Amino acid sequence: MIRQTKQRQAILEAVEGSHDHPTAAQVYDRVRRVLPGVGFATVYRNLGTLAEGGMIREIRVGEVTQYDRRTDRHDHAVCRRCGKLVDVMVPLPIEVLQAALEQSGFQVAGHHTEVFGLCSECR
Amino acid sequence: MIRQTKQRQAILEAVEGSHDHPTAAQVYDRVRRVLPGVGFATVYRNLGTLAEGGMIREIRVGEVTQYDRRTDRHDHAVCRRCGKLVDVMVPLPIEVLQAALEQSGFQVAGHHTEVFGLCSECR
DNA sequence: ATATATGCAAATAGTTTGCAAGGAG
DNA sequence: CTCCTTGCAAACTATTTGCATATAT
Repeated sequence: MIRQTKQRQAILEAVEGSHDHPTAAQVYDRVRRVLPGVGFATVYRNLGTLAEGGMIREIRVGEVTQYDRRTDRHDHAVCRRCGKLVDVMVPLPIEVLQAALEQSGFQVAGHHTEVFGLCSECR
Repeated sequence: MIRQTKQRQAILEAVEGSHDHPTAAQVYDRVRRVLPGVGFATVYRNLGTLAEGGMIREIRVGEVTQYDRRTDRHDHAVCRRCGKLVDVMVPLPIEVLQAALEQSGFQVAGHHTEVFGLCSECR
C-alpha cells in the first residue's frame, strides 16, 4: 500500500504549487526548503511514484525531464532560446491520427504534440 | 571546413541505410562492422555534426535518442510495448498551432507529434 | 508488528571532453 | 603544412540501486 509520508506530501505539494514545469533538481531544491534533510533519491523515487499514480505528469521535452501539475491531456510549446515550456491544447481529433496510421496497423492510445519556436519574451 | 573522412562517411551510410531508427549505440555497432577500430566518441561526435548539418535527424522519444535518415518534417508513433518507432505524417496546419498559441504570444517555428499506442505486432 | 519509505553512498547509463597522434585538403 | 578529426581514457550528468535505519499503518 502507498503510505503517506511528509516527504511524499512535500514533493507533491512542490509540483502542485508550481506554475512552471520543474525538473527533478528543482523539485529537490524546493522540497529542501521545507524538509532540509531530504535526499535526492527520495525525490526521484517519489516523482516516479506520483507520476505512476497519476497525481502528476512527467514530460520529456528535448533533453530534460520535467514535471507538470496538470494531469489532463495537453500539449507543450518549448522556447528554442530560453527553454521555457508553455502549456497549450492543440486540437487534434483522434480520428485524424487513426486515419494517418491506418495502413501501418498501429493502434492509437494517445498523443502529445511539441511545438517549438520563440516565447513572447524571446521573440 | 567539414572534412570527408571514412568514419564520417560510414556513420552517415549506417543511418541512411537503416530502415529502422537506430540509437547511437546501434550506429556504433553497425559502423564497427565496416571500421572495427572506430571509437564511440567519433560516432557520437559525428551523429551530432551530421544532425546539425541537416544530413540526418535526431529524434528524442521517451528516454531514448534515435537517428532518422528522413530529414523532411514528419511525426512518429511509438509502440508502448516493444518501443518500435513508426514514421507517420500527422496533418496539422501551422495556422491551427498559431491559433492555439495566439494568446501566449509564442511564435511557432515547428512542431512534432508523438503518437503512442501499440504497433501491429504488439496489439 | 511489519512492510514500506528514507537517507546515504555507490553504481550505472549515456554522452561529452581533453589530449596526443593521424590524416584530409 | 595546417588544422580538423580520430581514438582512447577520463570526466560528467542525470538517475537508479543496495542497504541499514526509521516510520506509517
